[in-house]
Amino acid sequence: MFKAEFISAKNLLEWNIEYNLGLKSVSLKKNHIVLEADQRCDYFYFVLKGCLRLYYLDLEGNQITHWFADENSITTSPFSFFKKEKNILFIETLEETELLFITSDHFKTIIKEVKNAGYEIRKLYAEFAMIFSRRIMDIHTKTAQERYSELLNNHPFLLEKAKLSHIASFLGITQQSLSRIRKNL
Amino acid sequence: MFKAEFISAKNLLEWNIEYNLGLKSVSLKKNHIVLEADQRCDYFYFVLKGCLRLYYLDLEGNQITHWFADENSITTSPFSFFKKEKNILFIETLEETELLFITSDHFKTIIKEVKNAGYEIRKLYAEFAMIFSRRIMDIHTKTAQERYSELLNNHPFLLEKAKLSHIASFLGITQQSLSRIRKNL
DNA sequence: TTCATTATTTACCATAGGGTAAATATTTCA
DNA sequence: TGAAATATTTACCCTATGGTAAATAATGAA
Repeated sequence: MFKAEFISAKNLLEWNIEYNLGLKSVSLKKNHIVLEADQRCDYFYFVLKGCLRLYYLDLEGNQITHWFADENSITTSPFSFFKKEKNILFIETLEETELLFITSDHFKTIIKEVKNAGYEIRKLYAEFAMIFSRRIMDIHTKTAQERYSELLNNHPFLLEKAKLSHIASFLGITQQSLSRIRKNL
Repeated sequence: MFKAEFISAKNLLEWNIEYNLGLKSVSLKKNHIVLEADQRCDYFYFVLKGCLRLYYLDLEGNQITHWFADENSITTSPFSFFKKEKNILFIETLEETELLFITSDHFKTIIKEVKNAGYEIRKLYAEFAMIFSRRIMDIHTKTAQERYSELLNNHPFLLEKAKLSHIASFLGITQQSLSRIRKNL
């Protein structure tokens, strides 16, 4: 669910050398805030190691998890990266995490230099659309309990990294409801 | 909400002539099924006029509206168009509708011939991802009543075209709940 | 126009999940 | 290790929405 198919880390790192992209690999401690709301997001983040959580605040100030990005997946704050819109997403590390910071200039270089990269990147975006699309279908056809079970099956590691409240808000329920659901399983 | 920014119909029609794309414009009656589940979806559909509804069936056989595509918007069944996955989306016209059928070959030609088309198409896909992304946020932070009101504000025409049951399942509630919500407004 | 079909509303009770608050359990760190 | 901070569970009652079924309204075809 969290891994959109894309150019692998291996490829990215090779290209980085071959085309002199200057991609920076950065190591971050657990609970580091990579991006704050209201900052501009100039990067796609490629997770070489570790795990990111993307969240925003609702009107009452509660953190709502929007997305997890685990090893070998790529993510960004689309509203800020693609549009002039104000960024509302926070991005934080859930554990020690190693990231590549990819700018639009990097993308431009990749697209110019690497055969089929344009196609690969289109596929990546289409993949994102499908993942979110599928998630809406799941919300509309499955109970919170089913969604939680599937999440655990597909990402058993997640429980060790994310707090229950992170997962609950990702599923669209309160922490208390998730706790109740867990008791039933 | 339903219109992802893209190459306009005007541009598409010009390119159609200039690059001999052979895009077919087709006129369809109201309630025409453009695509059925289990068929392969080989097209992006560009709506020149009219309105499409995309829906799928849940386990009990209820139709769940996934998307509306109105004038000058473009849509497809992504799971079938991009992936080998079995298509689950039905597409039907909600009124007399005029469509362009765009194949991947058309896209290839457009990308090869038209400067920046690759970029435009990436932007289109990114836009889809953001629209769905935003919809998940709305589901997680707004009541059904708020979502209905906003839908009406942004698409006042929709009530005249779609049945209440279409709109209810799009919002993720039953027709009866929507009826109750309407009484409260 | 009239009848048949389809769409919408209403009513009733059932249930999943929310809100508040307090009780435990777990983690962190001095 | 032990105290403080944080995370999780539990309990209580409440509300939004679901499910079934019936009543009403609107549409469409003969």
